[in-house]
Amino acid sequence: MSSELDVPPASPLRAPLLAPIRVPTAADEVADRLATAVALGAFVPGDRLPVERELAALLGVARSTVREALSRLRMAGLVEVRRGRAGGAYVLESWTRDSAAAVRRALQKQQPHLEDLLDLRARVEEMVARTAAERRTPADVTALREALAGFAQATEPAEEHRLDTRIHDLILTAADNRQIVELSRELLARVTLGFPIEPYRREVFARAVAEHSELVDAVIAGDVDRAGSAARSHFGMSAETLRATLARSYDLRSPVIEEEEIPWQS
Amino acid sequence: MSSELDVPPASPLRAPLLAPIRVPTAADEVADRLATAVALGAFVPGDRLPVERELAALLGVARSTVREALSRLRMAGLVEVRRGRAGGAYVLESWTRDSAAAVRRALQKQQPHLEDLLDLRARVEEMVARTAAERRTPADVTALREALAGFAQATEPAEEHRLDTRIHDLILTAADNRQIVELSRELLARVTLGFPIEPYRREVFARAVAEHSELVDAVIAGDVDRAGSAARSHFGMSAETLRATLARSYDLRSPVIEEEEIPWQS
DNA sequence: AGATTTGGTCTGGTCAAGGAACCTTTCGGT
DNA sequence: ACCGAAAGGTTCCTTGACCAGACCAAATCT
Repeated sequence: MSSELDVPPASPLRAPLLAPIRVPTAADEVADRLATAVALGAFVPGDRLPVERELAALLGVARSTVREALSRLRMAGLVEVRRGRAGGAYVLESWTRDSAAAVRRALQKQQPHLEDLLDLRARVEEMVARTAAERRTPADVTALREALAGFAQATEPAEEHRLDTRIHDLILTAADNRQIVELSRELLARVTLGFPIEPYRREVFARAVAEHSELVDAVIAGDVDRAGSAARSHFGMSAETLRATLARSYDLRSPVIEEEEIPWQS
Repeated sequence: MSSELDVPPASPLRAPLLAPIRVPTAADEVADRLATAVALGAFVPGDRLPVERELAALLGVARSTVREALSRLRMAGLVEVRRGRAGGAYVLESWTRDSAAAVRRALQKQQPHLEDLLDLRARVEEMVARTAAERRTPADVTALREALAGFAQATEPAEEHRLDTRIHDLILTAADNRQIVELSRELLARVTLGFPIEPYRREVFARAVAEHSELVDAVIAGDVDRAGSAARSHFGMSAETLRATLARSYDLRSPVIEEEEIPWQS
């Protein structure tokens, strides 16, 4: 017999490190990248992704792999694939709304970690703001002032969103650390993918302007603490919006369907 | 319509998302996990890793894959593999010193990102400390007091290291967020893997005790700002040690050998 | 109408990984 | 001193993902 126990009390430090390994396939990675690109707004609704052959070349994989990934995005309701000369994968105008089912499925997986994830993101944003306030250069200051002025005067929702993104990008840039940029991007993508982007609503906009202004001012002034708390309260707003989306999606919840997996994530 | 230009000037947001994909193999992942486990101190020099068949079962991979990974660890000088009844992969007593060559090779890859990585880690540690100060429970406080008392009285280097790790774990626990725990662990591993753990040196110990004390006190007191700055300055010490190791390894640097890869990574 | 672009399909080849059986070495106990 | 158990070492076969390329079919632009 195999004696009694080999790794009996499953050391708390070792256990998580010896957990089963999941090996992502190339198709997983591609689907993830593309979904992330859409979530981050690199491709907005109506945009066409690069054609399959080009994606394959850019990503360094075979076309069959790209096709596999695109097929998942299609099934997840993120893109629509058209054939023929002007064909390709087009980001759906309505992916923020039509993918409710996908959202619910994603939620059932992510939900236990969701609050932790939102909390982490809030704290990372705080950290980013503090760092930016510490390091901003005159060039950063100039760019931030410009972007903020533009944001306050924006009229189109698309323009608002673009400048919102721009402001956050500038603050990230001011933090002057590639690793921080990557971390922030990844968290944004993870949060956004769980919850399709909520379009700006009117009542939210005024508050967004005020909060952006406070945040940018603090960063410009180099006031670390103020920048940090501004970032946290600003992100609090986003988190609230997401929680509201979550609550709404629960109302629609059908008897928990145990489907295999989220379509575009292995 | 999409009109004239599609993706001509390589949009700054899109470009990084469409960069070539690297698909890690299962053996990569296993080697990484095991190296991480050693780096984090889950297995200290002299320990034996679980036997191959058990590792395969725990990690959910084939034994051949485990063997491939172990072979890389062996070549990297991290473990020694013994055969026969009491055989297995034993963590080398001297992996912190003997793997100088591996270190140098690792450095040549990581160096451009190194400063950013150290900076990020310092800031994440600050964030963790602030969060812990905000959320610590009475149970956390009790455990921290105990661990700190033990640390101050430690005599064996191994004991010091164990309690050091324990204090950091307790602070992480107090932050009460799994996502934060994962982030912190990953950063610790990434930093540590590039630079084998530097054994405590005498002159450093007194300072470590003082700094730990300050950090723990601040967390217990719930003083967010003080906890944050204590964490930052404490990590500054570790960072300095690492930089010193780095500088020393540069002295030994031979004419840059363009070897394929780090043995235990890809 | 015809050429071109672009998705859709099929085929064959490669390689990592899984899975299982079997050999060899070493240690511990009777 | 032996024998058996517990390890690592080796081999062989199968499977599935991926790559590479050729070719088909549809849509659109000129």
